Amino acid sequence: MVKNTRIKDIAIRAGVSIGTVDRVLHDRGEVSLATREKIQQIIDELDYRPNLLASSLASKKNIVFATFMPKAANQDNYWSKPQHGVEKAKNQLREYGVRIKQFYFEMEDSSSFSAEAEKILLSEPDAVMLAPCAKREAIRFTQKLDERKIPYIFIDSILPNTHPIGFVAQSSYDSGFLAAKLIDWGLGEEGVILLIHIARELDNANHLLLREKGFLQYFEKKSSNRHRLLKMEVSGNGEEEIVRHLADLGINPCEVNAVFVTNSKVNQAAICFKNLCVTPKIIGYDLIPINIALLKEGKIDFLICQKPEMQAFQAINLLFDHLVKKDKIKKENFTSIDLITRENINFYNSY
Amino acid sequence: MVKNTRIKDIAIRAGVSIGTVDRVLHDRGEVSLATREKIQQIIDELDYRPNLLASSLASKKNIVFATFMPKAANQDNYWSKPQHGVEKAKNQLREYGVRIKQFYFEMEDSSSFSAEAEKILLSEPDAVMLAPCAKREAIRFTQKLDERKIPYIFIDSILPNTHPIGFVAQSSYDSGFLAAKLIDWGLGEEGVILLIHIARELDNANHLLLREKGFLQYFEKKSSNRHRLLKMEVSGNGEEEIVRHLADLGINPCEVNAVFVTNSKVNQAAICFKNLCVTPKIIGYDLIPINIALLKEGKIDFLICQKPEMQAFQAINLLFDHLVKKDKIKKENFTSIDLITRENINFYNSY
DNA sequence: CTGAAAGCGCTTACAG
DNA sequence: CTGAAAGCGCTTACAG
Repeated sequence: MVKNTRIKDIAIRAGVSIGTVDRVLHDRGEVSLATREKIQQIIDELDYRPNLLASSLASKKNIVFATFMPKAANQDNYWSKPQHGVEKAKNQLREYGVRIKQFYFEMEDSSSFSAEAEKILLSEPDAVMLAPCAKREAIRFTQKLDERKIPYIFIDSILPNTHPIGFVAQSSYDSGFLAAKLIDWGLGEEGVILLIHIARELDNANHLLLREKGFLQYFEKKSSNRHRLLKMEVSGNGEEEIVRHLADLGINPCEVNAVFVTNSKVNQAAICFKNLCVTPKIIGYDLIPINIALLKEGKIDFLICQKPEMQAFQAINLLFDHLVKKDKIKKENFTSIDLITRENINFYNSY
Repeated sequence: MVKNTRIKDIAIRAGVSIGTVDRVLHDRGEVSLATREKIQQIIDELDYRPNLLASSLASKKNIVFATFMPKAANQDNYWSKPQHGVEKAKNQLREYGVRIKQFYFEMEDSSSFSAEAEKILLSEPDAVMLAPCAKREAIRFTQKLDERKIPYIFIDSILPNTHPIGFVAQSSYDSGFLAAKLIDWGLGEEGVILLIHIARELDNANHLLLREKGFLQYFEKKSSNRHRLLKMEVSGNGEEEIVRHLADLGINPCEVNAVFVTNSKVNQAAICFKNLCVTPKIIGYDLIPINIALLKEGKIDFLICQKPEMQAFQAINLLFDHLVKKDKIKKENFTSIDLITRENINFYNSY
């Protein structure tokens, strides 16, 4: 057995009891300056690392995290994925005395955000993990967390002018940029490219705008660009909406060579073109079941993924490292920008 | 505090001491059939899960894993990556009483494989993780492990007719298939495609042949294929070798539209074409520094990656789950087939 | 075949 | 300000 230094070893070297060592270790006062310095020196010298196992075994303390994200209507919904990540972290950190309370808000109803946020504050958690989807409400909530000095971490996306201990999210700009590159690579010299936003409140959904920005900038940066770029916004009520907007643009569907949809609703565009018997190259986001089916069918070419299960799992673990292990954690945790096709989807792992 | 069932709870319910409960828990005999059955029933009923923390804290037992893979000449070498994965697992499992001894063989010299393998057997490890690169020697080694009933797990690739408890590796066939799809998507209607093997002993490197197979079958399955496929094998001594082989095939370098190299030596092909001032689309494998540089420079278009650090890390953890936690582990652990471009490389994580 | 006791490294009152 | 002791859930000899 390779022996690690124990509290006891430090105590012996310092000629004190382990209780005193523990006091300087956890900085809970009641130690004379002289002995404190002496002990600290030995700690540094021996490079002492506490045994986390023994520590959480002995401690009866519980720590409570609250998680906050949109409610997933069913298993097929995107938001059921981060939920799984939370469950996994929950099971794993259970034996370390971590409890997790999950809270949800309705995507469509921002008042439910504020109501649930109030419940979270009442429950007095030690830390919060949240997906700041409703921008305005989320900012108000983080201000209250700041006041109460409750640390929080973001998943999925980021909010400006807030003070989280960190975030786990994908760079929206760069994912859009990559989508553009793929389309450029697949299209050859020239073609008609259609960017579609399928969203209710585009102005309150910052990451979709960033994806668009990255997408457009790719082509702007390209020296010689002979593609024709079109853009449309639809609310997501039926596929004929897309056809109508195309008509407004004076475009026949069969003229479209490539389509980029800025979120997981790419299936609506894919089905639209499928019904029209037109086959542009189509790129969108996220591995929800309907998208997977269309990918395998060849109606979607690429899905850009961001391991939402892992984001939540990692965020919880970062909170744990920060609060329990007292590690200094990395603040910016960018998720990889994964490219999924029908050829590699069967090997894609959530974690 | 949510209370988990403890040995003590079972003991009380059964009206015995915790020592006896421990005996049936670890199946170490010396218990009458009657009490054993009674206790077992209570265990099942309460769905008892041992507290791993307390268990490894109390146990002074050490468990030793041996790892075996090609020696990495330097940090830039592919094999330094799995090595990092091993280090990480080592640090993490240390407090659970796991020790790891690392052994290496020379890629070029198969006799070093056998010599080191002998050392591993002498050290009598509890389990072995190995990269079975030298096919013939590796098979002989696994036979000896089988005889001694030492469990082993593969990383990187798989060997037929062996009995590992599992493997963590990428499907070579499917990665080749995906490479073909990318080239097909990027090339449009027609083009000259060159497949290059850069390897010393191609017949002893099964996975390269599988990558080729997947690549070729993609085009065979395609209904209408107007691409022209060429193939060459070079030993990897200088780039002019590729030019010479092209001449032998009667091809002018500038006629080549796309290149697929079946391993991490893709940088040699990329540099070759760069020097010729020709810019075919190039796809290869693995994020070693020189490949990364060429990718960023635009001289390589895609790198297919397989998280080698993670493979080793995961394999060690599977051994731990199998031997220490006594979990039934998943045997086939296929790594994802990751697509890296200059646009997403900065966000790619090793784990 | 079974139980009682010591100990793993740490935390937590409590006594002085 | 400091120390001694009990306890977290489990393992490991040892006594009977």
